[in-house]
Amino acid sequence: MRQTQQRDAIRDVFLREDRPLAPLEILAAAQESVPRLGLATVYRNLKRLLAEGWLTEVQLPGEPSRYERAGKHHHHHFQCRGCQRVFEVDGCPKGLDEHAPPGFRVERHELLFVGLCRECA
Amino acid sequence: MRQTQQRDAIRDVFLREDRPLAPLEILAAAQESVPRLGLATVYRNLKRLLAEGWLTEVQLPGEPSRYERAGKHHHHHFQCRGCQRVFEVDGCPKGLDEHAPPGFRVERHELLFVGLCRECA
DNA sequence: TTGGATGCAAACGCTTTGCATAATT
DNA sequence: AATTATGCAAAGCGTTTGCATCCAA
Repeated sequence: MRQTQQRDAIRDVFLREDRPLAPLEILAAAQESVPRLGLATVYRNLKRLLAEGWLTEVQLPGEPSRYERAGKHHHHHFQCRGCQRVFEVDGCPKGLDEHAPPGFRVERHELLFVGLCRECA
Repeated sequence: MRQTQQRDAIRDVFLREDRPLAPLEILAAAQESVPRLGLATVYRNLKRLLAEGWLTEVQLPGEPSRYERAGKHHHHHFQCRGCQRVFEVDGCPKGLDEHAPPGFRVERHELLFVGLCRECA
């Protein structure tokens, strides 16, 4: 059993599921190929994959952080209050940043929709 | 010592400071008038003031919840990465909710600007 | 053999809860 | 007297860390 198996298993989870994932989701999915995988290892590898720029942290208000593959174009998120899943929302309204008060420098913005996804609606 | 003193002290903190406050900030400020105040009491009263509609929860990504007085208009927030303060941003771009995927029902949205405020810029 | 990665358990920060006591009605 | 609120401590939850062990070069 190679030691890199854990990291590969964790990366594979993201290659299979293309949505922001919570640590416990990642643990459960990766344990299907590496049963003895521990939660601490998940966190340590998440941290490393973040530092490498392979992952992006998705921080939703009032929820533990989720993680998704980096390198996508600018997008936002939709959180379903039925199934708790988080979906990507492509695109972004134009002129959003101009709503900030004058004199304030907007470096980035985050937009979150909350409601019911297609299946839960 | 009346038992309502704690709740009054907590409410007074919000009447004095007009910005989203974190539980520990509230505890520290309220302890100036009620030194024996406990953190659990702060949380219990926050919960009750929320249920009464007197407070609103402000959930910023990656941070513990803050609380502010309710009854304001729909607004969003600007978080300064310099001074860490959070500001209110009035108004809201039109047609925002139409960016959600078809079939998804948007119930609410949250918009957060991150950058530098006028003083820090 | 040396350094890095892992699993487990303990520690941590924030929030909630159990419980005996005290304030309110 | 009955109900509700309080303080304290303990428990929960998500995350991090200490440490002995295991893998890789």
